[in-house]
Parts: sequence; structure tokens; C-alpha cells
Amino acid sequence: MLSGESTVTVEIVDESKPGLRERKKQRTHAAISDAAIALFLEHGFNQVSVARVAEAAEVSKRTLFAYFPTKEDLVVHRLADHETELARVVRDREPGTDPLTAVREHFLVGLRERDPISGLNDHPQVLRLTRMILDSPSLVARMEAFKAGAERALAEALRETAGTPELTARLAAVQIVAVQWALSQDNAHRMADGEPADARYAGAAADAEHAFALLERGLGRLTPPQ
Amino acid sequence: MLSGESTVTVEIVDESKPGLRERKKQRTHAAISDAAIALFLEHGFNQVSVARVAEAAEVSKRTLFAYFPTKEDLVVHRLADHETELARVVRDREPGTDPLTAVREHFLVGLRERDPISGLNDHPQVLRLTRMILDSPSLVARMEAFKAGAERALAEALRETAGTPELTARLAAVQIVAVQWALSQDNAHRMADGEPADARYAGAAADAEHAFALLERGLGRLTPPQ
DNA sequence: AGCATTTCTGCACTGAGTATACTTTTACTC
DNA sequence: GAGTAAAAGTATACTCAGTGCAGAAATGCT
Repeated sequence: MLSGESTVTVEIVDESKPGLRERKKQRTHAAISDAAIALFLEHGFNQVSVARVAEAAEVSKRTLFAYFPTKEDLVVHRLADHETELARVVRDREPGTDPLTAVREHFLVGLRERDPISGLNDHPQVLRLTRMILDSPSLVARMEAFKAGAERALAEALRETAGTPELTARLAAVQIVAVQWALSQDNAHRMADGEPADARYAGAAADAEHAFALLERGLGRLTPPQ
Repeated sequence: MLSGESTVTVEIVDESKPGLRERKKQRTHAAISDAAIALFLEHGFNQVSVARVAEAAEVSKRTLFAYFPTKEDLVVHRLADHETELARVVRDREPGTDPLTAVREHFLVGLRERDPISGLNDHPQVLRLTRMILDSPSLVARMEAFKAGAERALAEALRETAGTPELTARLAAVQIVAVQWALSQDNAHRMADGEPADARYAGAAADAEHAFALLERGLGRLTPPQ
């Protein structure tokens, strides 16, 4: 606290070679999270109290809340990275590539690789987690908050890297996020209903192409010419 | 309205000549809601406990929860109608009109009439309510749930009245809802920041036109040709 | 008026999250 | 390597949202 100059140094050192304190924190964090996921998967999110999670992780309830601000965070913190994923994809795209193209290609790669975030993954573990989330309203609500965060981040990326005007960037962002989310949701629901990922792949890819074409070329006339 | 006599009659009778029990229920419902809004506006949503609302409404806490399933519902039940508003607009559109056109015209009318739902209303009461909602995360989260409901209803309306295929209907619905919501949000935030509605009207209308054009004709290339 | 049904109430409870005051652990300095 | 400040963890007790239950009151029907 004395030398204000060393403050930065301390943090850098902490990150490059984590001290005992830091390592312990990470272990505790993981222990709590693991205990929570295990219990939630076994008994259901609403059927397990945070007190029980704390007990299983051999930590006081107060400490648990020092690591995770809410019960929902015990689950969704694992998805935190994905909140800025679309923004990252747009920023890191090949020069000259259109942002929408970059996002489409990224999503298609996700499908091909059965990335859980694309919804097209039927590994039992992933499936159980998906079902658990879809079954708990508070977790679903929390996912919506994620969407909002993703929208904000993507809008900023569009403004900064494509020079898209403020309003257009916001509008494009909400549309892109909404569409991609709808695609993932659809896949996830199908997996939860027992459809195998490999059997669904072709359809999922076709749907994605269709969805992105709609984004690019617009809804046009929704009523078929009579 | 039409005369759907037999089965419907019972409900119609109940509504046309409400008995004492029914009238009392409505009065209690209103009393609780009014007390809640008044207290929330004065002290803030999070600063007022449901127990205090129940006390002000001269009702037991248990009864309060019989009328409103959650604390948030004390506020958002007033918006319940708007959840299906877009779906209604699509269903009730002039024959031959494109759904998207109907929605655009409806939104523009909302702006012109300073409909609170369009965000373009700076009446002190509306403004205070808006600020209160925007200031309480749990209420904002609840509004997101509304969006989800609106999406579902709109998708169904598109499928049923425009023959839009399942997936396209869902995708169109999420895009339309997301865009309209973004427009409303933007207006509401400007009002909350003190911008007068009349001064904002022209800009809001232009933004809406731009947004719906984007919806209709697509995002195309977001990067300006270099 | 008498009786069944609905509604309301009081009370005690669970469970999430917070405040406080305290102990332990870690990191750093001399 | 002992001393010490800061960080992390704990125990306890609290607030508040929401529920379960058993009984009291109001209402509608005959």
C-alpha cells in the first residue's frame, strides 16, 4: 500500500507466476464450481440450495458468495467467454471480409465442430447441462442477460472496425445476436429431445445458411405473392 | 363482437354483470397495484418490500402473492397486453398488406401518438416509471422475458396468417422484435436523459424508417465499399 | 337462514443474499 | 525467521421474497 509505483508490478508478477494466494483462490473457485455443477446435474438446479453447495465444497456460504455473486453464476460463469465471442470474431476477421460473412463462417465452423455453444452437441454431459438450464427459468433469464451483453459488445465492434454508424451498428447487432441465438436454441432443443447431432448437422447447416441469407438480404415481402 | 353463444356465454355473463365477489377481486387487484406503484415511484423498487406494499394496500402478504406471483409482476402486469401487441397487429392487418409493413406503420403511429410503449413519451409519470424500471435489474430482466413472449406470439401469427414457414417465421419474429425493442429502448433512454419527446419525434421517426428498411432489405454489406 | 365454496389471514418456514465482527492465512519487510 | 499489514475465510444473525398450512371470514346458492 506504500509505494504506489509498485502496484502495477505486483499485478504483473501475480499473473506471470501466480503466488500461493492466487493459486489457492483458483482452486477454491474451481472446487465450488465443480461441486455446484455436480450437485445441480444430479438433483436439479432448484432442488439444491447454495448452502448445500458450500458444504460440498467445504467452504462457508459467505465465501461462496465472495466468488460467485449469485446462485446462477455458479452455472453461467462457464459461458462468460462466449458473451464477447461474436465481437471478437468481428474484430479478428480477415481484412476485407464483411462482418456478417465472418460471423456466418464462424457459426458454421461451430456447427461442424459440434461446439456446444452452437447447440449441436449431444454428448451426455452437455445434454444434461442443457436440459438443466432449459428447465430452470432463472437460468434461462440469466442467458437472456448474456444476449444483451453480446449485443452491446458486437455493436461496439461493428462501430469500431467497420465504421458502422451508431444506430445501424446497434440494429445490426441485435438482429445478428437474435438470429444466431434462435439457431442455437433450435439445435439445443432438438438435442434435448433426443435427436442425434450427426443426423441434425445437415439440416442445421442449411438452416443457418437460410438464416444468414435472410439477415443479409432482408425479410422482403413475407407474404408469398398471391 | 360475434355471438359465440353457448360455451362462451358463461364467461361473457361473468364479465358483463360481475358479481360482488368478482368486483371485490378487481378492486383488491387495483388497490394492491396502485399502492405498489406509488411506493415504488416514491422510494424505488428495491427500497420497498412486498410486506410494506401489502400493508399499504391493507392486505396480507399471502393475499398479495395470490394476485401477483412475484414482486416484479406488481409493475409489469400493466404491460401484459403489449406482449401480444405485435402478433395482434399482424393478425388484424388489412388484407394484402405485408406483415412487416403493418408493423412499421403501427410503430410509426405509436411514435406520432407518443404511445409510452414506443419510448417516445416524456410525461413525468411515464418518465419516472421508465427510470424506475431501468434502474432495477430484476425489472429489466423481466422485460426481456416479455420480449421472448412477444417473439413466440409474433412467430405464430406470421405462420398462421402469412403462411410463413416455421423457421422463417421464428427468425423474422426475433428480428422484428429485437429491432422494435431497440428503437423503443433508444427513445426511452433519451427521454430518461431529459430530451423532450417533441424534439425527438422527427429523429425517432427517421430512425424507425431506417430500421425497418434494414429489416426489409437486409444488412447487406456492413463495410462501406473501400 | 343454512351450507358449500372461495377467498383471506396469521404464522411458521425455506432459501438467497448481506452485515458484522472475528480468526486465519499469506505476503512482504527488516 | 519474526513481525505485521492486508487479504481471505468463518460464524452468526439478519432481511426479504416466496410457500405451506390450517383456520377464519366472506360470498353465493338454495
